[in-house]
Amino acid sequence: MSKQRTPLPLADCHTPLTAEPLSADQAERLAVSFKALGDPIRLRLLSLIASHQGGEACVCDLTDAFDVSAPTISHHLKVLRETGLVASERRATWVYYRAEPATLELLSTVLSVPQGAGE
Amino acid sequence: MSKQRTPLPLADCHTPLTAEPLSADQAERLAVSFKALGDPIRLRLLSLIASHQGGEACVCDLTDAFDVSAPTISHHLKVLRETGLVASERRATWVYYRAEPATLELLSTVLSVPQGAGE
DNA sequence: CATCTACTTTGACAGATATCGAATCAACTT
DNA sequence: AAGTTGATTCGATATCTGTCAAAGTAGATG
Repeated sequence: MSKQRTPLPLADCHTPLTAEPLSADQAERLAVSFKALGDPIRLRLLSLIASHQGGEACVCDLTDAFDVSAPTISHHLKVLRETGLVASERRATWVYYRAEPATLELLSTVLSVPQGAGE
Repeated sequence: MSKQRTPLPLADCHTPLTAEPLSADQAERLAVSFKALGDPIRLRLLSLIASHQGGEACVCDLTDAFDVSAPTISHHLKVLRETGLVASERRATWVYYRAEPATLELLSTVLSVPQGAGE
């Protein structure tokens, strides 16, 4: 069976939240993504993965960078995976993670402020 | 006394998190901001405030838009205020909130993906 | 001053979340 | 097949967070 969870449909959230009020439904789905970013370890994990050479990082590289246990890292990676911020692939013994630029860009757009907003 | 809490120093977080690994300290402070965005009601509040005519909204306008009590709205507004996402000002009987574009832009930049990243 | 409206703070509580140790799974190596 | 290393899942627990009712504050107005 595939490992790919439905990473929640954010497809209809392309408008900056400053432009028009979010629907309750959009807010619900966006909040899941921002909540995933709302943990220091997950932010660092995402940053480490995204900035890693080759665009991907092995879990073994990530675990050593933190003072928490391996299960905790695994838990945080799962949260990032389920929100579509990263994707994982097993190659032989190791599991590699890479960032999903589309999701990051989408969230970045939602927070962006069009010039002349709020006038 | 002033109502202005120190809205946490994010000044040194101008680089996309895909560009280089976040420091533990940067991640800690950014996480507070993203956590503030990680609630559907707060996202909608922020969106309502930012997109409101004149760039500001009275609390009375906001409270009616949700199914939760006034204290709960007040709590969420406080979280947004303390992270520097909004600012408030009392004029006569009413308290007006407006979005802080600089904070939004900063967070947007952190999530943005420079072209050619991860190669 | 008393009172009304707008908003915030306090205190309490139920549900969510981060964390760990132990157990499990997956792939490689003798 | 047995053992080793890498990674995830499970179960338990301490802490955090969202929520409300009740009480408190701020300003306007009678």
